[in-house]
Amino acid sequence: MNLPKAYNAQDYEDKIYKQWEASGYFNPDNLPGNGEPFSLLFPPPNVTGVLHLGHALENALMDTQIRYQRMLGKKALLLPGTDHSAVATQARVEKNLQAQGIKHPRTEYGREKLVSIIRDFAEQSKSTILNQIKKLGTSCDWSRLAYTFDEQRSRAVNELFVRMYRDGLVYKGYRVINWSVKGQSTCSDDELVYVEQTTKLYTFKYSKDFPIAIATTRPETKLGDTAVAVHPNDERYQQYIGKEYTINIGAAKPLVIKIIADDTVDMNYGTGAVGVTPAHSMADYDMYLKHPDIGLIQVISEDGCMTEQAGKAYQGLTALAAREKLVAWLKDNNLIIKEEELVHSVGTSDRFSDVVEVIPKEQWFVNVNKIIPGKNKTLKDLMREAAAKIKITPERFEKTYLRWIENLRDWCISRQIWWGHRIPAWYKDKEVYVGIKAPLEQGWQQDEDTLDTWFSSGTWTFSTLGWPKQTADLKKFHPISWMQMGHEIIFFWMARMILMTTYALDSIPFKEVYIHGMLRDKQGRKFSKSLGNGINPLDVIKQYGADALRLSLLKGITPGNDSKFYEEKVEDSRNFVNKVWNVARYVTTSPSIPPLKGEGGEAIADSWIESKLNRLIQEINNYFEHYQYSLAAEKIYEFLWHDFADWYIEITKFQPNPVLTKQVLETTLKLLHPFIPFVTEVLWSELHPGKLLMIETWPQADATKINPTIEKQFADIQDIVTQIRDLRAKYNIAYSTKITLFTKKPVSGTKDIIEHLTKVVISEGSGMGKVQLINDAYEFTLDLQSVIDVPKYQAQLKKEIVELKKYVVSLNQKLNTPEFISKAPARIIEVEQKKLADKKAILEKLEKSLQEL
RNA sequence: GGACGCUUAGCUCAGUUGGUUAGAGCAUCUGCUUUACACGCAGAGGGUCGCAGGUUCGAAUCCUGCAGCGUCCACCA
Repeated sequence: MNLPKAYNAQDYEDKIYKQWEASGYFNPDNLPGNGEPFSLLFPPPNVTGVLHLGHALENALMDTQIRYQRMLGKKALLLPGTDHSAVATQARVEKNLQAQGIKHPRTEYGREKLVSIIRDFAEQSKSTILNQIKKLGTSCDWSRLAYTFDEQRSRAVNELFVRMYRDGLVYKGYRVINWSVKGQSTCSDDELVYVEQTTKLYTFKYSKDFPIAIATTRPETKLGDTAVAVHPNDERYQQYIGKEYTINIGAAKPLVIKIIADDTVDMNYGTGAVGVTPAHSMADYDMYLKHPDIGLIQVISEDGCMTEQAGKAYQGLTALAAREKLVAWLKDNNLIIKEEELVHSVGTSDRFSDVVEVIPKEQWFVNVNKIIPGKNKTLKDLMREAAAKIKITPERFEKTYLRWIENLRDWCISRQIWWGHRIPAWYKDKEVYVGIKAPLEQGWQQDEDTLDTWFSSGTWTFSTLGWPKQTADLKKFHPISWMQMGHEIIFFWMARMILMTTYALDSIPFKEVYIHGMLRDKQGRKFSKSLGNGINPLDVIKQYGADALRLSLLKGITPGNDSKFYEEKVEDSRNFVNKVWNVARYVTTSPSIPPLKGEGGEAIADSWIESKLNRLIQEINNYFEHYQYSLAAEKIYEFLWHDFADWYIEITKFQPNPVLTKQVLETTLKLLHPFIPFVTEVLWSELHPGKLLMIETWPQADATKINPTIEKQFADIQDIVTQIRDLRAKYNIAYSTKITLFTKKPVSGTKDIIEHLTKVVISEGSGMGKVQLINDAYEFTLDLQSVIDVPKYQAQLKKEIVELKKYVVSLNQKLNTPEFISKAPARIIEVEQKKLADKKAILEKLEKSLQEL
């Protein structure tokens, strides 16, 4: 075997990925054996651009999990896919077009042409993304590749829409919705991004005679007020409840304001009274539903300007201009009582980033509070019940999810954009038809609107498996065994999948969810286009390799918590990958080193490494079960580098055991494979030409090999070796300088190890030297006087003695405390007593050492 | 306003059910051309675990309060 000194990932990764693909083992149907199915589903990335490092983290998590499961012998499926992400993609393409000088893409191109431009963009983006996924080494089943907007998924979406419509869960209604003026489309409550803004809060009266003052930050909407709400128990306003007042503040018709009682009003805030504008506030609309007689007046239109109903003086003005004008009028009429600055958050559109207006409009909604026919439960109930059946890691996110359900309103699912699933509803005169396909007769017009992208993503766990057909895949792989996602997507996606699946399949969508944190840059900022701090994973891969990138993303993370990305981390992982490479290179090329005569020392090192290895396997399996990838990776890192390479391999240089060395290497490669699949696979093909590591059997721990006594003995040897090395380093004794170690006690099994690792010569029986090396098991005298600086060493010893004395005193005190003796468990007392005895012995020897010098 | 999270070495973070003198990587310093690896080897220094109380024989770990940072939610008009 002739491997280069340094591992160069670029020389191997593409080749290895092709081998994996060609093997067919990404597809669970081709895996050998009769293992249980294990399914894992890609959160489909948006086809709005390229994958960023956050996606790389997700890929690393998923692929590590699926490779582990595959090696456990399960029928492991990682199903890949992408999301057409309706609004996001259309907004993106429109922005691009506008940058090219196309001011109004929708009017200039028309529906068909614009959709086709978006499609081209999406396809382009999709292929970039799929290529990136391959570069990351993700072992997904490409034969099952899905897209939220492909034929199969569209069928599922339409089918579900129709079913929900027939069950009365999807309805068309006139309600207030969030409206992006810039995007000319609705958006759901969850799509709003709240931005802090300082505005003026005006406290005023509608007229001189009006009995109650109210406050608002948006005076212009007051042209559409129809009521004033007070708390039913508020004594100040009791007398007015139920009364109506006609006022005139400039609207087209004089406003009839009814005083209503509603317990959602906070008596202690402001004047304790709320001006109710049903048409332009979600909360006010809810009150209107409870008091429908107050009516609803729309004063702001879809273009963000005032409507005819707002009155001649205001019609056509932008909301802002109308505000100024109305404030001026109120001032002129001495109706303003107070003006104050107020910081509050305003909802803005996620995709078009303009302030969102609340306006009433006829739209399609999902009713979350209606009893589902035949089930005696609402969608909210189903979503709530599902939480108990799904294991969320970390658990705290379950609470977040449940609270969200409580606040959930009917979900507006229609969008006035063209990129997306067109709503399967047709109109002819006043007739409405909802069905999978258009009616056969002439004259039916399909609804112009498209569905919210999350409506399709919600079907993801089952539409990807062939639903509505009752496929074998659906039977085998649903519910999905494990999913991972970022916490920012819990409401958008996780909640919607639960809603859709519990309704359509009467089942939970997945058994377990792992919530990961957000990846941030070195300074802790989000990665974003506007900051320009984005990093393309491919650039990192090019420089350090996919394995290094993956490992660096997984190390140092804990479930649900954000992590930072920076290059030094990747470098460290790259160094580790190279270490793995060189360990394997050494193990496979070094049998020629002549064995030296040992005294049974090889038995200790061999049993020790076997013990450590089997302990490691146990730990790793435990970590995997608890999704502690970071800890698992760190443990293997530690073992491979600091146990296997630094100690065991160094010992095999004079006490070779080629069979065991190779065995340990192979087991370690298996344990590492889920994390760093490429390099381990390359090495495996060197060890076993023609075989694939990816389907090798995951190591099982042999508990009988775990031997604490041997581990303790070996730790003692390590201790002595380290002490000698420490002295060499402290007193600048070169390794070529031979120093002599005298011992009175037998050092069976350890002599060779100590001699070779420290380049000392061990002589028996004589105590000529002056430096005592002490630990629990061995006692040596080291003749160092010829080579060390004695006063310096004395000073060092004194310092150590002082510190040790302090510790012994405190330990002694603790052990003599009556409470400790009476209350601490016997196990602890025993440990502490032994500790005290050990430390005392060491202290004694150190003092003796000092005297002799 | 509510909820949640974070605060441990210069930096990035671990620390499982409370129990040896709190760990790792990076960075710093010292010494090594030891033929697998300088993407390396051998060492060293560096922390009153955010602050203040409490529970306990024993607290980084459990409880209470406070401070700073962050995230999410919300109908403060």
